[in-house]
Amino acid sequence: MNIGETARASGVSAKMIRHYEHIGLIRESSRTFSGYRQYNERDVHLLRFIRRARDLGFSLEQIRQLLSLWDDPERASADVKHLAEAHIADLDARIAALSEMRATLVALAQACHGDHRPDCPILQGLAAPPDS
Amino acid sequence: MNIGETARASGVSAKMIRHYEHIGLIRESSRTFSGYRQYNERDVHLLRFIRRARDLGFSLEQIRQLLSLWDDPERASADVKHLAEAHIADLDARIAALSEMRATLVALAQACHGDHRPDCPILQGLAAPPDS
DNA sequence: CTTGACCTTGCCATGATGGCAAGGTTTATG
DNA sequence: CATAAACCTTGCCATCATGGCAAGGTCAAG
Repeated sequence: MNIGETARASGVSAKMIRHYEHIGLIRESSRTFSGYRQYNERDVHLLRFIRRARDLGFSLEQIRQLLSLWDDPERASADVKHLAEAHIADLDARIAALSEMRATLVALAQACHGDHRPDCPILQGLAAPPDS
Repeated sequence: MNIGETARASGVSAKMIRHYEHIGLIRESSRTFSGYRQYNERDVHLLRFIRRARDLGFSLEQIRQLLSLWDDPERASADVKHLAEAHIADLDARIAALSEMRATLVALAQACHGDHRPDCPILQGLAAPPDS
């Protein structure tokens, strides 16, 4: 299987497959005589794993850890759970930060009448120190 | 006022002040004979505005627009409100995306007993197509 | 044999920020 | 005054994950 087909099958772009190989996230693939990378179903499976982890917001470094756990049939499920929980905490922090921004912005926007008049509490709120 | 003091007063690092100047977000400052950038209170005010907008998650390009609205005493408050509301929608989308990741991950983590046993639904969930 | 679809490598760009290096300036201190 | 510390300058590199483009090689179908 060439890289293009592999990309379509896994949902990871050819560009990214090469990149993952380059940074050592996946092993170097075998090559045809003329240098084309060759993949099999197991590779597609692995790439799908990576793709799903990316979709869940794991960084490539975290995925590197997940993969080493995935590869290790002896590892404790607690190890994986710890990684997942750390990532959940990370997501929580990001969600909280965005929610706070949102709340501030909504409050400013509500105070703005939003008509033809130039007077605007949003810009004033940005110009003055936040009260909270 | 030198750039270091300006940075401390505005909460924008000296590095970023130079960067904002470089990309044309702020005007080039005056310089001393020996080339040191010089700032005044108005510059600090402007930088604080930028800082707060960054804290609210506006991109530098959006801030560029905000600044041109800020500079224009004739503009309608509706213009500002539109920008703010578009950004709120953007925040909403990001919050929703992160929340979805979180929910999926929490479900996987809950199914994982997290003990010494190697069996782990988290890795299985990543390896198999998501059901949702 | 030509054309088009595919592959290769490698460099550049994104966005916002930090770091470092090599060098010039200013200020404070001995 | 001399020197050191603290500051400034520019410029390049790095981050993180990804896309784009270019120049060239390969393969399959017509």
